[in-house]
Amino acid sequence: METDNAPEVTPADRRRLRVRESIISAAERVFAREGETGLSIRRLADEIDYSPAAIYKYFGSKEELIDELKEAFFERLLEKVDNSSSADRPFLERAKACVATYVETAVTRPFHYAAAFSSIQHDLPENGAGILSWEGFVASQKGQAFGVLISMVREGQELGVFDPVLDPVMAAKSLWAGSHGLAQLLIHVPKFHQLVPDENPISASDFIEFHASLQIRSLLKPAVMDTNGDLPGHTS
Amino acid sequence: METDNAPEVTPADRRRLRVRESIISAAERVFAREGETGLSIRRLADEIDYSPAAIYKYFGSKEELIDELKEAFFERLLEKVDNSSSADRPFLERAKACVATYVETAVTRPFHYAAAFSSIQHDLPENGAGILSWEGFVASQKGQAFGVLISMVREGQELGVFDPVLDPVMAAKSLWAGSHGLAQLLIHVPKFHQLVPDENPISASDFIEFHASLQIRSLLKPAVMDTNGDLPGHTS
DNA sequence: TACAAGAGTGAACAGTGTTCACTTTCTGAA
DNA sequence: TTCAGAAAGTGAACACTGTTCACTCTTGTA
Repeated sequence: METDNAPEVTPADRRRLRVRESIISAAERVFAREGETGLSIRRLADEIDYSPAAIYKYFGSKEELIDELKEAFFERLLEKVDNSSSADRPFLERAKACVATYVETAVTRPFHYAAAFSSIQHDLPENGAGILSWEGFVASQKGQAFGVLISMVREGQELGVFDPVLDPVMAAKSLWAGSHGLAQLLIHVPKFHQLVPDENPISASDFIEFHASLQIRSLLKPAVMDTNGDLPGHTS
Repeated sequence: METDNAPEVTPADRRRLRVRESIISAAERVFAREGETGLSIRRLADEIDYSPAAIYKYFGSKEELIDELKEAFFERLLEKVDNSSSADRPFLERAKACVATYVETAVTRPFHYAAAFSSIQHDLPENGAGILSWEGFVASQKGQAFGVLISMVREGQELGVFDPVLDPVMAAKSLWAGSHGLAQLLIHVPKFHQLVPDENPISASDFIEFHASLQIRSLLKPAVMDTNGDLPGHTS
């Protein structure tokens, strides 16, 4: 190891990166269509004409590989939400778009989104080393997306549109829960958005809009409430 | 097979039922603590001193077994939600309790609740045989719990408390999404309820209360809004 | 050219859910 | 009471899974 500090990229590096890329792109293709169960190391190895063991020279484990897919997805999710929240439109529209975009993007890649919330670890005794610190959380993609929500709530309060009594962080968590829940149900309950006896069917995005409206509505300052009576979803 | 129509329970039946019960109770014990990954047929067989193959004389597959655990859990969930919604209290309190109870019960058995929403089946081409019919859904436990929500919304509208413009089914779905989302986040994101930089920590049930309040608030008739300004979660 | 680092491999290990031919046990009728 | 047949239970195997490891082969460098 020479003291050459310049991070020069050798051909070997390029080759390695290319193989690595081919692995995650094959993984992405399979995972997006069939999820974690459909993605086996051996199958992946077949698709890229390597031996199963080779993959372990690039990724420490299957989970590590999938984590990379999830991270890439959440990066896009964050980006989309961020964009929709900073567009040049009236505040309430932006706010609605913010949660609607979250849900719509999540539903785009059901396996990615579902997998990101599929592990359960009960918090260890006495919080130990603190599995998830606030600092670590806000730095993560999930955390950043959450941060967007918080500032949105704050902005609404400053504009006098949202109820100033509400704690912004708690309100944002509530919004997140609502959006997450809708995304999950759309993903896991077949035909959730048109789960209704006879009535005329409703498209997924229509329902997402409706839900987003209700969520924003829950934060409105009592006085402004009637300002925004333009909710979809009428009785009969 | 004699034409004896009385469904008499032979000792053999009792014995079979006893073994069956011992299987699901062992399964419940393991599953509640370690979830699907911790529950292997061989381990289960060990615990009840049978061979792995024996279990297949009682359950067609591991999935079938787990389905039974989930169903039992959702039965309890439905029961609790139903009770909380029919208590003798002011409507808004009952409504809040209804969604709060849902979340609290869900969090009680994280693995059961999570597993119930863990499978993804994209709706097959041309809706085929209709994976999930409305009739089938309302008959299920999930469906019944959902039914409770719908009638709650209807009642609120009849009482003139909830916005009559809202479609009850859609509003109920929105409530469900919100509750489901919070349950999922509490389950999957460690310390979600106290995910906040420095402030004084908040208990899970406090946050559930807060979220429930917001959800109900989103359905209120504009005019009644200020009636219910008693939300927890104050700014600083 | 020699040598070491890295890429790639086949075989194996320890698991998994599930099946199947097989033995044992039990039960209901002759 | 005997005896056929059904049910209960089993051990071994199959086809998978993620992962490891000793090994070969290629590659870049001194």
